[in-house]
This record gives sequence, C-alpha cells and structure tokens, in this order.
Amino acid sequence: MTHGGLSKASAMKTLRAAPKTIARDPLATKARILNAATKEFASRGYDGARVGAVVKRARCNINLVYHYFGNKEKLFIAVIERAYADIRAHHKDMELRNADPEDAMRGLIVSTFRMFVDSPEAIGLLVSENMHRARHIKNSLLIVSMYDALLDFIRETLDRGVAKGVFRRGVDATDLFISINAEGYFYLSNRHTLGVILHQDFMTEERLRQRETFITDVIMGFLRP
Amino acid sequence: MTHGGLSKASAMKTLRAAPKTIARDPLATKARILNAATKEFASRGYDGARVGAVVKRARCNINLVYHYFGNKEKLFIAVIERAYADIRAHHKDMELRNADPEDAMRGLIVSTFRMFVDSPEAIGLLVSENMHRARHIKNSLLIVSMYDALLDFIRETLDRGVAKGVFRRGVDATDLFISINAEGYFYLSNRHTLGVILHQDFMTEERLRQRETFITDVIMGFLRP
Amino acid sequence: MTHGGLSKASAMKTLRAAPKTIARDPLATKARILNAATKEFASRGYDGARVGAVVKRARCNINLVYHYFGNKEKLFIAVIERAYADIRAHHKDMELRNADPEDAMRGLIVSTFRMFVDSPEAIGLLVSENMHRARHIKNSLLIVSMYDALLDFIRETLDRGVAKGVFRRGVDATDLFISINAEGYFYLSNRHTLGVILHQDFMTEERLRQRETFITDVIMGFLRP
Amino acid sequence: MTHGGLSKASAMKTLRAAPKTIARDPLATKARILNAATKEFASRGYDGARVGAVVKRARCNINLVYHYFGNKEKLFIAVIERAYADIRAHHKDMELRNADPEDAMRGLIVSTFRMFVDSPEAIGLLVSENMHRARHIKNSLLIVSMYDALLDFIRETLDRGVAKGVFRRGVDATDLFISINAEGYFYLSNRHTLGVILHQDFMTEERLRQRETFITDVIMGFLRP
DNA sequence: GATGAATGAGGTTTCATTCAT
DNA sequence: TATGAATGAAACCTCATTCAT
Repeated sequence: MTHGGLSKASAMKTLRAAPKTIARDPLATKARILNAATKEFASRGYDGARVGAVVKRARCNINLVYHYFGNKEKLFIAVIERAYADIRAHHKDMELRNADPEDAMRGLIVSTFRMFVDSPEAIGLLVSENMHRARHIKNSLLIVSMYDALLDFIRETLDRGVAKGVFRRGVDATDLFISINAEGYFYLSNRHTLGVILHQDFMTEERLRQRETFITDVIMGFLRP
Repeated sequence: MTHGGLSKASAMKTLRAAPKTIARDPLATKARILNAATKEFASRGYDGARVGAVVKRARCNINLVYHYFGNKEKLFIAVIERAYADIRAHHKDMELRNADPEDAMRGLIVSTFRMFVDSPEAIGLLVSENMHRARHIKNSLLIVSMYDALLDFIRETLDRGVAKGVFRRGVDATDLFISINAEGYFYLSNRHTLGVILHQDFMTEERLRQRETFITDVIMGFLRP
Repeated sequence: MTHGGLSKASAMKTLRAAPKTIARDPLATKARILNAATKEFASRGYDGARVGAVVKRARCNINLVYHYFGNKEKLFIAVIERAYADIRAHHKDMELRNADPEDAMRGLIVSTFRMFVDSPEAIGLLVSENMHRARHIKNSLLIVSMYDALLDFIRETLDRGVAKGVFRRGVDATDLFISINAEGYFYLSNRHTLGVILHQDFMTEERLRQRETFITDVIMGFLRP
Repeated sequence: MTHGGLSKASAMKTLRAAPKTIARDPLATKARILNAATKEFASRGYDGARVGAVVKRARCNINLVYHYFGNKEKLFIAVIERAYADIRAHHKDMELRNADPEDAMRGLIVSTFRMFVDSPEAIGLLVSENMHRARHIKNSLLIVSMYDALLDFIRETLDRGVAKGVFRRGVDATDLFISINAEGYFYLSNRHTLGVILHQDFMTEERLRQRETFITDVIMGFLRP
C-alpha cells in the first residue's frame, strides 16, 4: 500500500491555467481526498478522525468530500477498500515466485512484515475496522473473498514442504496465516505501549531488522519437522 | 461601536432546582462508574466512548463522574491503570509456580492467551492507548516498571531451559515476550476482520482451544534446540 | 478489570438532520453578531455574558459565532478592538480643530465626557477588561499604541497654554489625561450606586449637562496659573 | 476597610482540641468565609466568582456557606454591606478632625484616595454592584442613608471655605464628592488598561504618591476663588 | 456544626452535514 | 466544479444547590 504517493501521478496533470482555485482536476481532487482520508482515519481511527482535518490535508472545500463520497462512513469504506486491495496486491506478485517451499514461506513472512512496516496506514485502518466489528468490509464482496487465493497458496506451500520433508505435518494453514500476521502486526500496532513497558524504541531500522529475523526464526523454527 | 445601552433584565438569578437522591454508597458508586467506563472505553475506544453512556450503564448522575474522576481523560487513565494492574496480577501468581522451564514457559503462554480471552476489555484498552500513542500510560510510574519482573522471569526461564538442554540458545527475551502476546492478541483483536476474510467464527470455545494449542506449539516448537 | 464484553450496539450512526437556511448575507450577519456581542459584553461583563444571548440578539444560529469568531474570548477581543478604535476615532477629528489652547482643552474635556455618554458600551467593556487585568488588549499592538498621539496632543496643548500664560506650569500630561477621563467615567460607571447613596437620577439630560459643566470647571479651574 | 485581617482576632480562639476538622469555631468559620468571599467577589466580580473558590480560600466545607449565608447572592450582599460599612467608618473619624476648611478638604481628598489604595476589594465590589445596577444595595436601608452625613460635611466645609475666602462660590457638593472619588477610583480601577495604553506601572508607591498629589492639586486648584 | 455525595440546569464548543451561489 | 454560509444535534464540563449522615 503506497497511499500518499498515489496522487502524485495525476497531480502532474494539474499544471495548467489555475483559475482562482488550486486544482481544477476532479480526479486529482478525489485522489487527494482519498489519500488525506487514509492518513486521517489510520492515525486517528474512525471516531477520532475529522472530516474537517481531511479537507485541510487535501486542501479542498469540505463539500467536495460530500460530493465525491457521500458522507464520512462512505469515505471510510472507500479508504479501507483501497487499502485491502493494496495489501492483497502486495502479496500477489510474491505468491508465484518461489518454487522452493522454504523460500516461499520465508518470502511470505518477510513480505507480510515489510508490508506492515511500509504501509503504516494498514494497521490503523484494521484497528478501526475491528473496533467497529468489521461492519464495513462485511458487505464488500471484493474483500470477503480476497484472501482465498492466499490461503490456498499457504496450504499448497505447506504440503510441498511436508512432501519435501522440511516442514512438520498437520499445521493448520489458517492458524499459520494468523500467526504470520500477528507477529508483525502486534509489534507495530502496539509499539507505543510496548515502548513504555519495555523501555525500547521499536522503530529504528536496526530493531526492525532484528524483529524481522526473529519472526522468521519463530515461524520457520516452528515448522521444522 | 454601535450604541445599544444596557440590556433590560439583570442576570444573577441563580436559584436552581432541588434534586432527589437515590443511592448513597460512594464506594459502590465509584466502582460502578469505573466498571461501566471500562466497558465503554474498551468497546468504543477513547474517542468513540461517551461519558453519557458511562453514566447510563452506571445508573448514576453524570456529574458524579466529574466529582470522582475529574474528566474523561482522567477517567480513562483510572481505567487503564486498573486494567494493567489486573493483567499484571494475572501473571504474578503464575510466575513462581513451575520449577520446570518447559512447564513454566507453557504456563506463561497459556496464561497470556487466557488472560486476553477472559478480559475482553484488555485488548480494547490497549488498542485505544496505542492509537493515542501511549500518552496516558507514559506518565504512570506504576505501569512503566510493571513488566520488569515478568521480563526477568522470561529471561531466567530461558536460561534454565538452555542449561537443561531443552531450549535453543540466544533467544531474545523481549522479542519472545512480544511474540507470546502477539499470537493471542492479534487473533482476538482482529477476530472481526479475520472472520470476514477467513470465513470462520473465531470465538467458539472449540476454536479458542485450537488456537491455544497452536500458539503453544508455535512458541515451544520454535524454542526447541 | 471486571469482565463485561463488548457493548451491544455499534456507534457510527452519524447521519444528522437537514437544516433550512434563512438569511445569506455574510457581512450583515457578522456585523449583527458583533453588535449583539458588544451589547451583551458591555451590559453583563465577560463572565456574565452568554453566547446564547448574543445569538438571540443577532437572530442567527449559535455556530455562526464560532464560524466567524472562533470562540467567546476571540469574540470579546473583536468587540473591544472595535470599541477602542471607535473611541479613538471619536477623539481624532477633534485634535486638530482648535488653535487656541483653552478651546482645545475644553473641547477634549467635553468630547471625552460625551463619548462616554453616547457610547454606553465603552464603559462596560472597559470595566470587563480591567476585571480581567487587561489580558486581552495587552496583546493588541493596535491598542497598545493607540493613545500615543492623544498624549502628544495634550502635552502640546499644555505647552501652548503655558506659553500663552493661561495654564499653570508643570502639569503632568498623563495625570491630566487620567483625570479628564476619570471625571466622566466614574460618574457614569457608578451611576447606579451613586444614585442610591446620593438619592439622584444621574442620567437626565439636565443632570448630564450639569456634570459636563462641572467637569470642565474642575479641569479648567485647576489649570489656571 | 480591612478585610482579610478581620478574622485574625477570632482565629486566636481556635487553638483548642482539634477533633478531626480544622476549626470548630462557628464565628471564626463565618468570618473566614466572609473574608474569602470578599476577595473572590472583588477580584472576579459576581459572575466570575465561584462559591467553590470561596470555600477553598476559607478552608471549609461548601455547605457551611449555605448554612451561614443562604446562597451566593445573599453572601454577596453580606460582603458589600460590610464593605460599605468599612468605607464609611474610614471617613467618619476624619470628618471632625479639622477646623480649617482647607485642611479638612485636603484630608478628605487624601483619605478617599488612600482608602481605595488600602482596600483593593472596595473597587472590585463597587464595579460588580454597578454592573448589576445596584440591585443589592438598593434594598439596604443602612447603605441608602450612609452618605448623608458625609455630604453634609462637604457642604459645611465648602461653606466655611467660602466664608473664609479660600474657596470659590457655588460649588455643588454632590458633584465635588463624585469628583473626589472619581479621581482615585478611575486611576485604580482602570490601572490595567491604563497601564497598557500609557506604558506605565501605576501601582508603585512613588507613582501612587504622585497621583495623590495630583488629585489634591486638581481639586484644591479648582476650589480656588 | 460539619462533611461529602448527589443532582439538575445550562454553558461553551465541536462536528457532520446541507443550502445557496 | 467548487465555495462558504448556515444548521441541528450532541458532546464535555461547570456550577449552584440540596440530601443524607
């Protein structure tokens, strides 16, 4: 997920007359709103987010938000739909790359962790959506079936590892998927409280590398036969 | 300055109405407020929580909240301080129980998971506190040093396991602590979105037992030499 | 932490009602608010003033006050800045009118008194601002230097009177300025308590004329060599 | 007026058992409340004053205020009645002291100014009472006739001065009384705004002496035949 | 006499949303 | 398309006052 950078391309097109308002480029405006909303919702949560803050960040009039997205809730839905799509896309190109089951698994672990690190909005949006009991994504057919392929990939990789004799038998793919995500998600989502009770800064590049290695060790160590 | 003259009626009519009291058990009232606030903050987050909802749950006048706790933020601090104390107490009596390092580690894993299961508020409060960048617990000396002993326990258990030849060498206690928490926390905190994308109900007793076993397997499997 | 589970209904129902607009003349609305606020603050003081009373007088929605002025305090600042500007403007056109020092001084005395009489808000606002230890005007560069020119005028008039032999020597311009204001201000600001202890109505046109004459006599009598 | 010191005498009696509460001396408690209320009302005005602040200053329970004084308004009335009595008492012993009319007049001028300087509460209370259109003192028979004697004294002194040839003829006693008060009152009540627009500190002992001299010069200079 | 719990009313402010241009 | 004025609802909080002990 690379929001905040998404609008750069279309923002290029905005260099024209300039009538008296900044941008007269509907698509760019809409993208700017979506990017701004992503940051706002991710960092403050749905309830903490202010549509006033979104329009400030997007440097546009508040009514454009309502014009393009209807209301706060629909704006939020647009935000998480795009976020989920980005997350899933992030995984897709990795799935078919490795023939070796151990490399494939290691790739998934690292890619999952790095996705959370590189897309700080992802966690914030997931937090919000869970606080609201997944009310929004529940109705999104797109999202509901988004992870079927990924689960298949995990299952298949596990099977190939077992067949090759490098993975233990009987590991549940769903639980494994959850664990792979959990190890990175919790580390990042709770970095502030963890920082306080563990007296560390968890966001230095060095510490992140240590965590990446640790997570890989945990999962791969567990998978050993 | 446009002229206007002094206004017609003077104010100073401050005679208010007479109330009629009901309860009259201060400790119980305060406890009721704290319990109600815990539920409200945990389920809605700090921003989503409404002081009005707290008093409704606590069946008391709204001003008692301000009488006893000052304001919404101080009430929230009181809530998380108690929550942290409860969580920590939950671990304390477990720490000294097992001589065997493997049993001790298994005990910690299970106890951590069950704590999250049995105290649904814990996760909600942690979520909120992290969304606000831990700004409340940062100033709580009590909380800041709360986990030092637990970390020592983990370190010592790891050492004993290594000495006994049942644990691998060189495992970082902090990362292990994070992983043990992550495995249960994420499963529960994200159960709603996970439920949607994985088509499962993660809160049945059976599924919870499965997860408990899985987490134990992951950590203990990883720790194998 | 007492257990309680997540609460029943989720929030996020933020659909508000639809309003029906009336006016639509922003400048007039803003002016109406400022005028109403001037009266309210002047007659009740800053603390006694109610934003609700302002909007009632201005016949507008309460939020427009916040839309245009930010908050109660900023509204108050806007009110006193305008009031000071009006007071000062009241004096300005008088300063250059008289070549004769005695006429000039008499003009200042009368004009000061009449300004207080004609702008009943002025006194109320000054009272309020002094009760709050001038904390609002302190930061107003405009107001801070507003009276420098008037003081120069007084100084110069005194000098010319001394040179002409009609004023006594050594009169402090600042103290004279204070006295000229004091004589009218106190008479008007304290008219209610004075009315009670002196058994008079101080606001009849006749009584006001008597006071005007008296003040002129006091100052000019004092200035005699 | 010497509030704030009034309770010292009766506070002496408080040195006894100390059951568990600070003072068990009703008179001292009542006096403490009255002194505290005087300061609070004087510095904040009626509307700005908080009965909570009064009880904090008086170090007593809030209900004692209601027990002794009924409510906020009655407390305020008690405060200004005592203040007026003190002001009047301040003048009384000066009235009969001087046989010489000029000395008597000078004495009144100085004594009035010093009364305002030494009793900072006096001005604050007068300000409040005038903002509320003298609502409270209007019904106080004591206060209504309090100044009759003082006015007589001024009239008589003026007459004696005219007879002696040192005062001008035809000066109105009421207006003179107002002016004598105005010169000191305004200087002190408006010292904050004056400080800002005139760039001076008006409360240094030196500046106060300068003002005292100036006021005396103004009135006595005016009274010259 | 003294205390602290409890209450109701209302005040300021925020915020999502819609109307009018 | 874009803008800013206008609106209603509700949130947090304060404060004077009274009840119960």
